[in-house]
Amino acid sequence: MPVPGKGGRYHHGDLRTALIGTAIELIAERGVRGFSLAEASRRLGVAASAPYAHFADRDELLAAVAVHACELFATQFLPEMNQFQAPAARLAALARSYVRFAGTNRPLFEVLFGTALDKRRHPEVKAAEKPLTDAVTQCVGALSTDGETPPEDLETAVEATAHGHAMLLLDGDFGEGSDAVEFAAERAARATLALVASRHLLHRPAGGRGIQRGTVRAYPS
Amino acid sequence: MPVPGKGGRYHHGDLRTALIGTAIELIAERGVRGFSLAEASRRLGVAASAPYAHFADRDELLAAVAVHACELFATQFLPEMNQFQAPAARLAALARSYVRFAGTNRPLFEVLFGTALDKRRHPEVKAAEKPLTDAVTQCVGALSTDGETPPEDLETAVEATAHGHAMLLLDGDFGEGSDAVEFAAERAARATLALVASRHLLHRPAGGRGIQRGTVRAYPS
DNA sequence: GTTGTATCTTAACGATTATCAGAATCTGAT
DNA sequence: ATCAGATTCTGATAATCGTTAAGATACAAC
Repeated sequence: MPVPGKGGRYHHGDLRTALIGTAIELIAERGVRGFSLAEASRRLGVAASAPYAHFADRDELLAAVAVHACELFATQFLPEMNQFQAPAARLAALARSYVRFAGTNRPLFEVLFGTALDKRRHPEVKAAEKPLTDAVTQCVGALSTDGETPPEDLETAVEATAHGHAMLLLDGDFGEGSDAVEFAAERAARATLALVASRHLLHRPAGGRGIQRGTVRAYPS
Repeated sequence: MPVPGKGGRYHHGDLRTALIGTAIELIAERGVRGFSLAEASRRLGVAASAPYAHFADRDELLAAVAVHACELFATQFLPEMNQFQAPAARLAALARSYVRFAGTNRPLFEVLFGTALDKRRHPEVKAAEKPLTDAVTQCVGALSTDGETPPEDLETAVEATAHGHAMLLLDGDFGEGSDAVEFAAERAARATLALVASRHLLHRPAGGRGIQRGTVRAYPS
């Protein structure tokens, strides 16, 4: 969150935040691929070289947009999650929100999880994602007192499930339109609940010799 | 598959397939973002406008690369899958291969699932993906004779799980290096087995009023 | 060989990222 | 109030890229 009045007013005003704003606009209109630093400058009435006083290069502005996307993401999924108390329901709500965000904010979602930005080179983005992963960690931790099963597996599985469904949605596998979004969101929630429900299954198989801990060696031919 | 000797030899030879090849090389070296049509032409010693005799634009070459990536993908995961007989084990092997492919062929994987290419505008790519989704469909179909539960949910959940773990791997959440790849692959396999094992749980909850079909309304606060 | 077609070259246009020198402007201390 | 210094912006410039247009070249069929 940029502090107005702290950064001070120069020629343009607060060009840094203005750039992030128009970048978001532009990306929302034409997608990540259609975004250009030059046109953002044009819209703001500044020279094409002006942004370089605030961002090292194009990627750094994109990273700032990604951070903003994370914050917007959090403001959307946190309330939806907090409608529920039980950890499992909270996780399902998280998955739903995750897919909904992807469907209704596709361009921003693509900035976050597309190939336009290498997050490994922009730790700020990963830091901005932390509230999201923390929410998952907390829910999984509150799920059960079974000290045997490592919660990390479930954490990543939950995140992967949400993200995977979002990706399939954006790939058009659920069709187009808002119906597709809700459909995908619902399936993601279901799959998440399935994962939660099966938490003990993997380590305490019902019948047969089942599946071992550490290495999966199930049903070898 | 281009037929050598059928396309004939013109100035360069079979420029079309040569372009796809160097595109893959280039993408493997510098990633999707570093790939440029101009440099591909330079490497092949042709003019920058030469590719336009074979591809409408840059995206079409990228789509051809994506198709190739799908084929390579299939040649890797099919043998690994066929080591197993039981559908559940086959699905787990598929998830493992999926993540392994992402980890060891990152650039190609990014072409397939990044934002560089809009697959909705290139149906050829989605067609090339069909063997993969078909494999999932077949395994899920062979899983059980329970006619009540729609297999589509499980299908997409399996795909989403595999893709989600691959994405988390490429985001660096499992660390770097080949250890991270195997670690992520293992977790994806485990999560897949968890999904399969929980297939019946969602529709036949053990205790309480449980979860309903069609709409998830679990644990409302 | 002639004709037609597919392939490639040369040339050019517009756009984009990025750098640099310098002008304009603000801040902070005197 | 003024002056010094740092920040912010302009204008010009270079390099690259995608793409198109017009023409040359090689092939295939007749």
